[in-house]
Amino acid sequence: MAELSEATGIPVPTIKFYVREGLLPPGRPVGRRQADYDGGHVRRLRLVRALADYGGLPIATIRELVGHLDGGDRSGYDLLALTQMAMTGRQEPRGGPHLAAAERLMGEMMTRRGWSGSQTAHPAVRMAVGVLAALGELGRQDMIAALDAYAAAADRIAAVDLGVLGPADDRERAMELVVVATSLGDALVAALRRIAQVERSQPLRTAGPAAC
Amino acid sequence: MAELSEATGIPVPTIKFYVREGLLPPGRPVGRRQADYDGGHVRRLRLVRALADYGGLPIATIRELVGHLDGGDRSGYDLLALTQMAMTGRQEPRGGPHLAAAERLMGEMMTRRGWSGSQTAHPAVRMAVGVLAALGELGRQDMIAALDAYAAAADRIAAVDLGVLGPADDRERAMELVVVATSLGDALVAALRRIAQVERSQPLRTAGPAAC
DNA sequence: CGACTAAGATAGTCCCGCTATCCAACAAGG
DNA sequence: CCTTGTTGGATAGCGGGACTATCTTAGTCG
Repeated sequence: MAELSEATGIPVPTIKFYVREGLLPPGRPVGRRQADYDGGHVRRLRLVRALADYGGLPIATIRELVGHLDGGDRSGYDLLALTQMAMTGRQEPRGGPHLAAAERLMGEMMTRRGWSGSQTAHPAVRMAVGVLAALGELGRQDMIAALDAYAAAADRIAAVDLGVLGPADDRERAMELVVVATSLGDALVAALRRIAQVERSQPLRTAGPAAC
Repeated sequence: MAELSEATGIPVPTIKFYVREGLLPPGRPVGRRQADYDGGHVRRLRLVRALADYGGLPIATIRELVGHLDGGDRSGYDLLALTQMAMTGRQEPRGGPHLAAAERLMGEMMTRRGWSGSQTAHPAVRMAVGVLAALGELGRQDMIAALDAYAAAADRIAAVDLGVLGPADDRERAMELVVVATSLGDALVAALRRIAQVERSQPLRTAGPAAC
């Protein structure tokens, strides 16, 4: 375990904690005072840290995700949907007049894009509706009006995602890829978006040096 | 304050807490046992909740953001940069061989896109580099290879953002718009991305009903 | 005049993500 | 053989974040 700690830079007590929490399988016990950890453990540990640090996921969610990695349950199941279910925060929007309007706008947009509104109960749809409702409450019609443009851009990202996900190898790797792509992808897209915003707004401004 | 609570659906103790934390200015005291809250307070409260619920921002960050809203400091300053500085989590990537490679990849991509690499210390750049380094550690070359495609998609989103941000009215509204667009925009884009992923992967799969 | 409520301040609660302490089992050195 | 040290496992504690409950004081209204 000391080697594992050194290889990943994660303190031993934290590794113990992760094992307790089911994020990391225990090593094969060799004798009774030593256990054996292999490259898989190193890899898993890095995955957990990446999801925690850059995906910002809570321990419980990571446990659920890696649980799908370990347990070969539902082998033929839709990996993507499973991952999304675990990852998308359940933020039930509070009711109100804006909620109904948001539902309608969302439905119309999906129809326009030819998206099957079949899964209106999908957490991601609920999340989008919640954001739209919040925007409505804040009186930001300008942003709501850009919904279709955002959807088009999101579709473009999804195209890239699917390109990466396309050649799926074995189950464990495929599952991991989906998890990584979804979680770190969010962080990456958000970061790139910020950079692009700055670049695009550069000519419009006085280009004063941004003091951090 | 009871009215304020009823109008927003937020319990009175929580409103008191927000006032203490500086997220909400206190009402103008009328006499000594009553204070007066106006539409601005309702609006601010909704903004705070939206940032907390959908932006997932911690109280401290929200305080900083609304502090920029209230205080008319640095009026001519770059609102966007200020908001980004507050919002982008400082996740300093740990060193290693992959970090150097990530820095290089990021720099090359920015050059290819014609992005001024001038602000390599920008938190968003640091974040992107960190994600790339983590991907490298995980051996996900496939995702790293898609960096340019992701950057192109992010640029598209930024184009939409700037379109929304374009006609900036008064300072308070403009600042609020930037905050809302950045924070809720992340959530909206992430949600739409998930939906688009499902739609795009639909033909490739058995279309089994996704049980939540 | 007295019951009631509002605002402010203080302290407590709950959860999450670690971190520190303790313990028994060995293994190596003297 | 006995000591010393290290390892893995278990239990308990800590610090921060976001609320929440209680207490105090000061009015208002019937």
